[in-house]
Amino acid sequence: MDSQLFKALSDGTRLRIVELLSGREYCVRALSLKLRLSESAVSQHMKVLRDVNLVEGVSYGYYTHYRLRREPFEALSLALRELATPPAVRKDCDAKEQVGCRTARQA
Amino acid sequence: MDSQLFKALSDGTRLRIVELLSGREYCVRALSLKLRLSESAVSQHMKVLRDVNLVEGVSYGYYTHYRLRREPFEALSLALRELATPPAVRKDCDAKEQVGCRTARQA
DNA sequence: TAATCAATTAAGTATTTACTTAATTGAACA
DNA sequence: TGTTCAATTAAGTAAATACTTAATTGATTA
Repeated sequence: MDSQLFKALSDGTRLRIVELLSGREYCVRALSLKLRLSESAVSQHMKVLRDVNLVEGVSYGYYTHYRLRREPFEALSLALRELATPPAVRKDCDAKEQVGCRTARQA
Repeated sequence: MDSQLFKALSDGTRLRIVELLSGREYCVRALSLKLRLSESAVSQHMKVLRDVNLVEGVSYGYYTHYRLRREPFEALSLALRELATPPAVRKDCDAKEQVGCRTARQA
């Protein structure tokens, strides 16, 4: 799994941006007003989100409308669902190896 | 949505720990050997993961077996699935408000 | 009780991050 | 062509992060 995706979502401001974009498109200026943050700060956040392909910008004249890319969220959701699922019981599941301690109590 | 969860998963080492724990339990020492990292470093990572309730430690004597808590991963998976789903078309979805630009082109 | 062992905490450090203001880029239009 | 506007990039900074080694805690056992 890619920690870069989590890193992009690990900032409160960026997460708010993502939540806003999940509802509709926004340009940088609109986001900066909503978030009471400089356009520069928003622009830098958008770069982070763009770089990991969570959003894409569509240019109209000198505006850029940012929109959420749904696929990576879907993929991440599935990967986390996988993590949430306990593995099938394995034959090689010796407790010593499992826990790695010399005097491991059986779990 | 809570950015703290993403922050806890945003570090490559911690993500590896979580992936390991998704398969079986480990004690700190076993993880430190697997990851070729000091026990101290691992312990500090475990604290981060514990603090956001992604793992729990069970003590046996002076060992602590760490295990993944499945629920928060399931919950996060569902929240991301929600994000991945486009909102129903809204009546209040005026493009000017939508995008926030003075001369917004209709999306 | 003293020695042992896993785990945590303390202290220090190099790197990364999230912002700011100022300067730059690039398209639109009077 | 020159002005205007959105967006990005540059430069600087305070705070957070991920590690290290050393010291401490707390339970086990000789």
